Amino acid sequence: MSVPLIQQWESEQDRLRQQLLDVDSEDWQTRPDFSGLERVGGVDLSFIKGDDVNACAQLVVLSYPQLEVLYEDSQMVALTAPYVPGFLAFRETPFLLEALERLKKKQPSLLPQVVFVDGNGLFHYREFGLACHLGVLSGLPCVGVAKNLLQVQGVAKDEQHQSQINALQKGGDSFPLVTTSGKVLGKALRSSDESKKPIYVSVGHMISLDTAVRLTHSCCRYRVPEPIRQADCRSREYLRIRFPAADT
DNA sequence: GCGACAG
DNA sequence: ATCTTGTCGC
Repeated sequence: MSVPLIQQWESEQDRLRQQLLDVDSEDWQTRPDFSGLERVGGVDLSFIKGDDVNACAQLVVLSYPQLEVLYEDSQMVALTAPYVPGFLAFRETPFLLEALERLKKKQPSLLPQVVFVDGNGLFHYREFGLACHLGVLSGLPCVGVAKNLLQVQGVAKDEQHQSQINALQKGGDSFPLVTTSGKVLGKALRSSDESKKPIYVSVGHMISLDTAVRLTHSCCRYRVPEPIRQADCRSREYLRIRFPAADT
């Protein structure tokens, strides 16, 4: 990747980070049962096997706490930016924002009160991952959920990390992801009693880490929070039907 | 040179 | 992200 572009992206992350809010700013967030929360969103992008340009951008809105799909939007898009570790937002955010705009225009009453994002938030090399990026640009509370650990600022998947994972007894148990400087950038969460491998939760925007973890756990029927899982399943289904086997 | 590398 | 079957257990 060209160095100038990376530097431009870095400064853009620095600029947007100044607008990030990492505290609970909504009333429902501080209530024990999240009463007042009625709609949770999920976004994701799915690709066709040998094509890293064309993808299906997906937005779903589920009811809370029932977690039933209220809204679904699948849209084929052509990505322009390449995937560069640490800069995922520049590749995906534009299309996720477009999906939110379509919803706002067609059915504003269904806008989600919080959006689950497939990727990290503050748990990021420069503390500004995809979930933060989408949060700041959309003005919506966002939670970052990564399925794999990103090795950030001293946080590594060593035997120490593995033993902490083994110590997670049941769904809801978690441990902090602490930086070399002692800063907590996220938490590893055992999302259900059945799943051994944790998910990595971090603040995206307009929510505190503890609330993000508690909310995430309350949205998990399986390992991945339902909003993200539905967005993933439905975008794949969309591609499966529209772009069948590319064999002979 | 070696290992890491969200999606 | 995607490439991919079976297997074990409730």
